[in-house]
Order: sequence, then structure tokens, then C-alpha cells
Amino acid sequence: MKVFNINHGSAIPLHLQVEDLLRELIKNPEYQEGKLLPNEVALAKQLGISRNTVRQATNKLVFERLLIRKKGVGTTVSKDNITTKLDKWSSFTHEMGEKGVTFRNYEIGVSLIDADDEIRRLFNITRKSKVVKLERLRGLDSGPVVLFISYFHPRVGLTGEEDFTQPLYDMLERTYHTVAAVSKEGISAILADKELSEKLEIEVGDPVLFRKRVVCDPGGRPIEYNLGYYRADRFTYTIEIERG
Amino acid sequence: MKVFNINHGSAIPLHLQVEDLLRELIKNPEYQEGKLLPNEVALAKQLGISRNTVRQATNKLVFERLLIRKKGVGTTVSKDNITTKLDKWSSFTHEMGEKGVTFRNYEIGVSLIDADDEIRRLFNITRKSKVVKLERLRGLDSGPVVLFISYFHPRVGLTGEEDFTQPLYDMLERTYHTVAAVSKEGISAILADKELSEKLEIEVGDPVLFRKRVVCDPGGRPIEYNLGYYRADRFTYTIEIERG
DNA sequence: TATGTCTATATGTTCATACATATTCAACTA
DNA sequence: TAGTTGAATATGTATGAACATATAGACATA
Repeated sequence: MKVFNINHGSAIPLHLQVEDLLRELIKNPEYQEGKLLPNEVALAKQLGISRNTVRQATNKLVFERLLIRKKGVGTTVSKDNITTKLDKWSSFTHEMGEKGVTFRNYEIGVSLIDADDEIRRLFNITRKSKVVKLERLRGLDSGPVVLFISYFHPRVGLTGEEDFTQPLYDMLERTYHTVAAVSKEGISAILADKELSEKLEIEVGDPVLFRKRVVCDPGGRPIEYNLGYYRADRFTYTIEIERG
Repeated sequence: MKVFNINHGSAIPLHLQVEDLLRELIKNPEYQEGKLLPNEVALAKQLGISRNTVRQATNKLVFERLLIRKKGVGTTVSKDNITTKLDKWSSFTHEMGEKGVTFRNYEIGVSLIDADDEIRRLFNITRKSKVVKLERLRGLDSGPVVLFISYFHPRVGLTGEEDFTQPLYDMLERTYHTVAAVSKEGISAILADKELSEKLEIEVGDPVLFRKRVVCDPGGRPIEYNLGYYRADRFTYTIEIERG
């Protein structure tokens, strides 16, 4: 059993040390399953610090909704499922990285295809144009969570040779000097068909959160058409909105 | 010039009162333009409370990135908080009205119920509190589109006698002088159960877009918990996002 | 069987206090 | 003039203490 300790003389403030310690501690399965954390007074005593300092540390985690405190009961780990914020519009890789969740690619496929009607209209391109289609299945260790299908405007000049393991929009910016600026999204619910059910490892007819996204450059011209199919049991879209 | 005051005897904790006060204060143009807020010690003295309590209030705003504290300098309002006006945030009636679609109520039910655990936790109320539950089935001439279920914090003082045919948030503002300011949403996909299928006039197992929404007052305290069940075949959630 | 009451427990709130440290700016110095 | 020093100021960190209040469980009561 690993023992956590606090260094009073360190340059690192105590509450930050405690915060880190707690972040490690709550990875323990028993806490993930809902067991109460050591209470504040005991924790303070055990670490040789004051209760206020413990609270200063837990405050941050409570704010992040990682911990839930209940008066008269105790403190537990929040068991919210994976969420993402729409307000910080960013690539999925980033969102996941921020939360300390390990996200990885299951499958990546790149191909050069003929644009269908919808895509031609969106990108305003001619009948004969080819577009790059990027298919990514992403998820956690426990299994796939989302299937992304992206189509890119020929203007970005993708060849199909790119490294798509890095965060997507970073790559676009760095490599193509294209700054993604505006995104339009539509969210809907659908049922999994055979192909989706196989890829997402669910049953045919299971609910899937379907998200369309059009990413435009600063001039408002579409550069990417992105379809996202999320396993509804593992993913919730979270939005925080402030009124002007 | 409006004077802000703190009520020591109130049931509302001091730090929440200070938080509200600051949220109002920083709307002042001079602070929006970068002027330093009154320093913590002065603020505490002026309000007749301790510096710790002032910090407890500002901590929250700092965490929300509304305020920026700089050691040795002072505290200012964050400038880039303009970021994501996911504006368009408005009641469903408005959204539809803007689109020129005639929306009407199919069914409205109001009842006074005992709060369950989730609602008690959200509203931070005691076991015995009753809350108003508002159920609205809305749609077009062609049939229902969405089932709304709302729970209101006792603080808004609903009695069940209200006229719920008018746009909801307008009514709240006009009638209760409560300005809904922040909304948190989670969107997910579910399958229709028997009750849902009957109300929305679909089949059991059809996909339904499920949206949870927490509406808070300017102090960040929840005033409404709103569940929306949308027929996926008739409704798509649309979001437009601009990057800061 | 309910219902109510008490109690131990854990978090919630608030205060007074002390010292650490980053920033600014003015005064001093090479 | 350029650079250093030092005081004033503001936030950052940390402690100890006290009382408030919600919760769960044990116990007693109708």
C-alpha cells in the first residue's frame, strides 16, 4: 500500500501537494466505486496540516466536479460519465486530454473519394472533384466511444499521407495554415444500423447521438464536414451557455 | 450610485451574497475596461466581513475565469470572457418563433411534488421541501415534438396557479424578477419507453434526443431543472460556435 | 408499523491572525 | 543614465478555532 506524504518545507504549496495526492488517491477503484474519502478532519490530522488547507485542495476538485461533498455524509468521487464542453470548441483529442482521460484511436482510415451531392453543395465544388475522407474510431480502454467521419475541402490539399494521430485541428493549423474559426453543429438521435453497431460494439437499434459539424475558415468557407456518431451510453454532450 | 450591502443575519451565506454582489459590480463599464477591483482587505472592511469570506466568494469567480487575480497587483475582470456567446439561448418558444414555425402546447400539467435525491442535491434543499413540477407537451399542427419536464426551486415561489402558456423564461423574469442567466446542458440519445412513445406519438424503441438543462440565476444558483425529450425525426439541435 | 427524537458525524460557514511573495514605484547609488 | 534597494501594497498560503447544519442510524414512542 502506497503511502502519501506531504513535505512542509517544499516550495510547492501544501494545498497543491494535497490536490495532487487526492487526484492520485481517487484513482483507486474503491473510491471510483463510491467509497467515502477519509473525512477532512482525519485527513488533515494524518497529513499534519490544517483542515482549511485540505478544503483548499478539495475545493478545486469539487469545482471540477471530480469530487462531490455531502454535508453530514462525506466526500465521494463523482461518477459522471464522460462529457465534453461545447463552449470550448476544440478538437476531441484536446477535450479528452484536458480531463486526464486517456483517449486513443481504434481505427483510422483515409481515402480519396468522389464527392457526393451533399458534399459538393457544401464545398461548392464541381462534379469531378475528389475529396479526402477520414474515418476515425476513437474510445477509451474499455472500448470505442465515437466514430468520426470527416470530409475535407480540396483546398486544404490533403493527400492521404498525413499523420492523423495528432490532434486534428492543431494539425490543420500548423500544416495548412488554415485557422478553423466557426463551427456549425446539428445534434440528433438515431438508431444504430448494422455497420454502426459493429464499429461501436453495440446492438443494432441501440441509441446513438449523431452530430454533424461544419467547420469553416475565418472567411466562412467550409473546410471540413464532420460526422460524429457517439455511443449514447458512454457519452453525453455538455454545453454551458451564458446569456449576454 | 447604488450601494451594495451584506446582510449578516440572512439565511444566505455571506460568501454567496458577496459573490452576487461582485457579479453585479463587475458589470460596471470601468471594471470591464480593466480597472482594479477594490482590494480584498478594503472590501472586507467595507462589508464588515473577513478577508477569508471575500476570498471564498472571489475564488468561484476566479475559477470561472471571470476574474483574474495578480499577486502584488490586484484583481481585474477577465477581458476574453466574451468568447462563446452560444447566444441563441432562449426558451423553446422563442427558438421556434424565430423560425416562423407555429408552436403550440398539447398538454400542460402542474403539480407539487416531493423532491427526489437528484433535485434536492441540485437545488440544495432539505428532504421535506416540495417543488413545482411542470410538464408540457409541445409540438406543431402535425403532432407533438417535445416533452418538457421542469422542476423549479422553491425560491421562485411558484404556486401552480400560473399561466404557463406564455414563454417560460419571459414569465419568470416578469413575474418573479428572477433573471435566468446561465444554463448548463447535457444532450444524449435514448430510446422511447412506453410513456414517452404514447406522449410523443411514436413507437417504443424509437430514438429520442434527451436534453437536460439546469438554469441558474446570476449568482449561479439553480432555479430550474429542465428535461426535454425530443422526437428525433422531427427535431435537430442546432448550435453555432465561434472560436475566441 | 410508522413516526418522531436524539446523537454522533461530516461538511458548511466564518472569523482573526500571521507570514510569504510578487509587483510597482520612488529614492538612492555607481 | 542605468541599475539597485527598499518600502508600500496586494494577493498567496496556512493555522486554529468556533459554531451551524444536513445526514444517517439508533432508539423510543404512539
